[in-house]
Amino acid sequence: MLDLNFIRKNPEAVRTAVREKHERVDIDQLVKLDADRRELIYQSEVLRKQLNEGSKRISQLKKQGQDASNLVEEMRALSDKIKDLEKRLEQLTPEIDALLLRIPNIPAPDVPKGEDASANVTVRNWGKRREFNFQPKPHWELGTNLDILDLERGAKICGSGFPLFKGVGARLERALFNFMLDLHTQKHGYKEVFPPFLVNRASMTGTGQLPKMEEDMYKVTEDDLFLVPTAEVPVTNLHRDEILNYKELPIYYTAYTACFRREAGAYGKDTRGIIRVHQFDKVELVKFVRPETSYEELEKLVKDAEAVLQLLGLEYRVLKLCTGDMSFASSKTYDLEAWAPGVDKWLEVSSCSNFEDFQARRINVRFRDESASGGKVRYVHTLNGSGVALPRTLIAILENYQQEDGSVIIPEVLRPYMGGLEVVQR
RNA sequence: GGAGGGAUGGCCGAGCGGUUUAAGGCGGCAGUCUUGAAAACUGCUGGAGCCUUGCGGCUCCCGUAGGUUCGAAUCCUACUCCCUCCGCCA
Repeated sequence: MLDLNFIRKNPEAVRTAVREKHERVDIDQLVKLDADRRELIYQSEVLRKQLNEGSKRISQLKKQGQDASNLVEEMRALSDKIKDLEKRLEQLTPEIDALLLRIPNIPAPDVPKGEDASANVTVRNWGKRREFNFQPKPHWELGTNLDILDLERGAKICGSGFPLFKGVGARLERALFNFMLDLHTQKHGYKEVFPPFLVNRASMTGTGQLPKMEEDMYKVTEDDLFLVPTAEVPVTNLHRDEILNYKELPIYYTAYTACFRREAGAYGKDTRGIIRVHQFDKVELVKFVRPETSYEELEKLVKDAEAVLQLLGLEYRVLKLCTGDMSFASSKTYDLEAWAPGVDKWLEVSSCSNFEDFQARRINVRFRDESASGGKVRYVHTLNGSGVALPRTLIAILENYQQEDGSVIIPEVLRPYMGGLEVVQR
């Protein structure tokens, strides 16, 4: 959510951001409603002051044993008038809030302009492309042949897009997120949390998934709860409505959760294998930081995510997303894409964003600044990034480490988590 | 699921119709003292909004939403969450 004061003063910048991010919000209408609202507030405050003064006088008169009935009558009329004004305010405020919640964050100045993914900019590449002296197989073939991935039975149990990992495959999945959590907690200074996998509407709205993306969320209608699409939601909401001490900042959290996405707008896309699924595992990184440091913290966050891919020995590239490809709440985003030779594609395995104070304003997370006497209260900046998303990382491992006979070598860093196993074979 | 208790500022905690302009403590900030720090002492210190060049002024906020009243943290109703006990249960 943007600052209404900022919108009032910079409507053109807001209109630009709305257009660049392919959103549609009537800014003129918002500015008009806001002006109406402030006029109503002013009127009701003037009257309320009179009411307060009148009430005080009644109190004094009664203490002196004098008759106050005329004044009581007068105040009753005034009170009714105020209630009328406030009723109109009550109608106006939700309208303004609804518009505010639909305005996207403004892209940072150095974000490239562009309509879609084709305008993203490659920032750097890492790793060397493996040369195959045979035709590399896609992961679904490798996984099925090794009996570590069973898509048919996953679909039987639940539906397509719900993968079933078996045997070494299940253990590999577990090894991966344990490895990532250990790395981030032990080497990068993150505190591990294990949050609920269901969240309420306020949490979903706080991080910006609602109201825009409701069709993409799995929902438990009876309790108005949602399955988490990412650990970002429960973890960022951890400090909702809190004022943090500046000494606590920056706060780094990492969390494993399963993630659930309906992928409502993506039917027919990436239907084979487990590139795009409805349930997947992910280790997430979340930061609460001082505003001055947030872009520096974003660079560090990206490095922390990259470390995972480097240790796994996976070739990847880092993209800076253009205005049209960024998410609603983000002001700057880097994507990490791992190379998958079997499907012959770059796969997005991480998305790291600085939200500045956009989420902090929605979830009302502030900190007391030490500079001013008594401490001025300011919004924190929030960031998050995948560190990293599993099924696609698993794809990259299977496809990059495959051998001609269909077996797959296990990256060295994972072996301690695999009981020392070096090769997956039939 | 049943019975009871509770929710007040960054935290703890008093207040239960009208000097509440929300006591007091802790924490935070500044200062005195000190080689420095600690301790001690002194002062300042809730949040949101509106008006004002500034000084400052005003309004709202005591879990949430309604209601009663000239006036509500305080009384009434509903809801949410937390705690204790009972039942059920992985």
